[in-house]
Amino acid sequence: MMNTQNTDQITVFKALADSVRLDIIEYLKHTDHEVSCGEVGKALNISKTSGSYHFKLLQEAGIITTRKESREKYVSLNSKTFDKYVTNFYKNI
Amino acid sequence: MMNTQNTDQITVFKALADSVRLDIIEYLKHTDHEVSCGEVGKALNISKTSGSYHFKLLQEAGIITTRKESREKYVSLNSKTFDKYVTNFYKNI
DNA sequence: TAAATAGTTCAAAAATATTTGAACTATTTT
DNA sequence: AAAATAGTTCAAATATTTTTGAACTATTTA
Repeated sequence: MMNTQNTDQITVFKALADSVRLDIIEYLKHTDHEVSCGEVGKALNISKTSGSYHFKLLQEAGIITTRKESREKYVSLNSKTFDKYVTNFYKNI
Repeated sequence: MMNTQNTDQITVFKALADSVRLDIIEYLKHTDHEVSCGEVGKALNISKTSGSYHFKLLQEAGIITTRKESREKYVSLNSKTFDKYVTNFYKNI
């Protein structure tokens, strides 16, 4: 019932077609430690609610993977989806 | 002044994030002959005006290349942009 | 146990994207 | 030369996406 990794093409492209989400992806790409939604939101100046919305879309597209630990939700990029849909991920994005 | 091939990442992803445009791309991919805007529009049941709008976005994203011959505008996929941004084009799209 | 923190959900508001129809240009056909 | 065809442009209407704030759950800290 849970759709952790929807890799439907249009869902992926829609998820990539927004500057806030590309910023989030960029942030996740350039970080070395495990990152929470809150950290990203603060760093990029995105409100909690808006962040929640964007992380949800990214997750539904299979672009990020999430892990809930107590209060916090940790997010990381799902390279599988990039490998499947996006060329030169580490070069372009 | 004319920007025939804008290959800006978000422009490309936005252009790919619409089902009408993905249908157009699909149509162009599966065709062997040179194709006009009108042919695509008729085949996919897109109005002239709407087609004009979508072809423009695809062109601005560098996804298609166009050639005007007398009354008609011929369009074809620009594989360079796919090579640069999209993985497994001929597999996924 | 109260207050603070992290995140979600909902509905309304705001912003963006798409479709429509009418009017237009340019070319070709009759 | 008139009518038909291919496509564009514009502004208005419609649809979709994103943002906002308030209320909420769950967990942790004081």
